[in-house]
Amino acid sequence: MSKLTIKTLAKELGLSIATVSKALKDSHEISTETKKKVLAMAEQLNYVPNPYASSLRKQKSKTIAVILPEVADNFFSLAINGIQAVAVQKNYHVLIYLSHESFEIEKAVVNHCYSGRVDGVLISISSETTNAEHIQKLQSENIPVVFFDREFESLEAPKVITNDYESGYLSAKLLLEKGCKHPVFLSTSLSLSICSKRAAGFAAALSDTGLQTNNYQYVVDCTGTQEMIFDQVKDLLQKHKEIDGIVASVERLAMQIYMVSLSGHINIPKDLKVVAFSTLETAPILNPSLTTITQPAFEIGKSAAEVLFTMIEKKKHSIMADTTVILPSTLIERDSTAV
Amino acid sequence: MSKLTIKTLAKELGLSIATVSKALKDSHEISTETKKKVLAMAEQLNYVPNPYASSLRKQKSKTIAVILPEVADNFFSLAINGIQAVAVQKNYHVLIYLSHESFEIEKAVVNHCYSGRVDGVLISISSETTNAEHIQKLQSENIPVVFFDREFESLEAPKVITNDYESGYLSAKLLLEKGCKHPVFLSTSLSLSICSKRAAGFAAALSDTGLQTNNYQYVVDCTGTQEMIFDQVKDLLQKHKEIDGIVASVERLAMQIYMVSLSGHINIPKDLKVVAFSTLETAPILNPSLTTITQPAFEIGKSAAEVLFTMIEKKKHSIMADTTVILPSTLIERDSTAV
DNA sequence: ATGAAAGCGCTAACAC
DNA sequence: GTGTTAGCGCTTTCAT
Repeated sequence: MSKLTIKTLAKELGLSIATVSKALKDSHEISTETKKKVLAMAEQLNYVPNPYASSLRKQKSKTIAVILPEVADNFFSLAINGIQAVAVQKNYHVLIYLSHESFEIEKAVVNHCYSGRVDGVLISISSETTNAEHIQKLQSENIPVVFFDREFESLEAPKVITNDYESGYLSAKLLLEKGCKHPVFLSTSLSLSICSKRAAGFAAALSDTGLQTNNYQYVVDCTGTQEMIFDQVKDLLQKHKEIDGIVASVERLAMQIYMVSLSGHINIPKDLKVVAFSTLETAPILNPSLTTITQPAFEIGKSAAEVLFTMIEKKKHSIMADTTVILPSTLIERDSTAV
Repeated sequence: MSKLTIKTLAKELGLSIATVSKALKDSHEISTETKKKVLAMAEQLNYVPNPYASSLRKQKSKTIAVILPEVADNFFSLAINGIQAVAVQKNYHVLIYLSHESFEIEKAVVNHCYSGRVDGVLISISSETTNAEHIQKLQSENIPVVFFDREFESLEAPKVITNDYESGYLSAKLLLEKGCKHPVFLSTSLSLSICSKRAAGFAAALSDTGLQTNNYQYVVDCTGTQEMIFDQVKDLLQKHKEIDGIVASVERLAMQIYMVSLSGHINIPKDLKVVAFSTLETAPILNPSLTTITQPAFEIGKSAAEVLFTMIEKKKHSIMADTTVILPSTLIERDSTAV
């Protein structure tokens, strides 16, 4: 079966390729009659135009890139869902790239986005990313970039995020209300906007409440593989028996807190109250059910994609640069913070 | 900043575009000296070749498509991880398409894979898919296709799956051993190979054990949104108080069984023992911890991608058609089946 | 209303 | 070892 191009189609129909091309795009300069014939034949032979020939000619790819740290994470997979929903509607294709929290990989991946491979980029930065030159370069090549969730604060670009500071504040407030005397914020990388803002909110609540916070380390960083996180959490809780409340800044950390509690006979919520930033579906059926600050993950993805497409369509990227969409998270109290 | 093509590069270097092109691919017919100069300049200007021009010319896209029902599911996101791992290594790009369990969407998506958009397709079919003409057409256009997890049984194509029948058998066996007198298999769509095979294994275990199975419906189909599944499960358990054990054929179902048990004061494992086909990370910290049959999701994705790439590289698709890789699942006993 | 032809950026024969 | 050129499949001006 020789490949089916517009040329074969044209020959089959006894028309020129130009006419066929125009007919396929429903151009007004083609007679209704001809259009009908062309469409019918295209349908019959299941003609699908070569996307790359078209991309090359039109200098647009009908493709966007989504760069994220990880896909095996509820938040990110829900966000992908939201992104896909709008991409499909816009007739766009979605390339997925994973940075695995590595700055080097992220840079390499961003490099794939040049030269017309994609018309725009959605990115949630890695926890190692502390400068944004690679992303700026993308912008300077006129490739629109939108951050979602994990933004790079000092870079001018549209951002779709959640109310991290307020949520951090709320999480501490809740622990204090429930009687915690020594709550701790478990960060995953303070260079990450989401972590530093959540931590800042957390800190503000402590000081607002007049909690003694000198010589008391209430923000602890925790990174690495699941096993490494487990060890760090275990260590922390063993060395600091005074800790009676903990906020997990990301989902992965919550899991390990529970694992440590299981292994170390630490009772949640009696000995330790737990709040987690998380979109875990299983939060209500955990042992005990987990109090979460749930981000609107699908909506964040969807909204970020929408902003990206308006940039792609308007071709006026600068005009959107100060767009910041904030979609609030929801605190859902469950048993892990019960008194 | 005007766009950077091989032409500009060549002019900048005072060389022909052919020489530059060859130098970039490290062709042996170019002097080391020239190569060095070209590479240096390319590096300096951050030249990235236009992928679509290259694709058009070489008739290969360096891109694969992954078509799956859903991304917000542990199994699939882990599988994507595995796929990505090998794609990156092969310098390939990954397009993700979601069928949302819809046959119509799946067909539409498959249609995007023609005309050179991708060099190969990895697919896990939707629960509605009961014929594979769309996929056969792909094969007849010489686009290699590999199934992972959810295969289409009667289609000749490489498949990477888990030992569904044996696992189904094991799950029933376990429930019976734990004293269940009336275990039930909760399917999500018997047209899905994974469900029908798991159900068949389940049934075989019942009959091997000599359990009375006439006028006893031990396989129940359960589909729709989370809410619909919840209602169906609730209904089932209310109408059939005799059910004392249940196997969830997919992760989504397990969640709802737990939700029903919570809402209806059904005690797991006392009143009802539960086994789930699932890669849920949170299985050990559920209330009660969940006995799972855990599929090697990452490895399935990885292996499927590997098979696909050997097909892409060998260009001998037919030779692989009878490849079936079976990666066994692991039964992990936890409290949801405790006596 | 239809067609001829140029050219998007690249690769690969084929000269030289 | 380097350069010239045709052409991948498509879109789009410009003729007719």
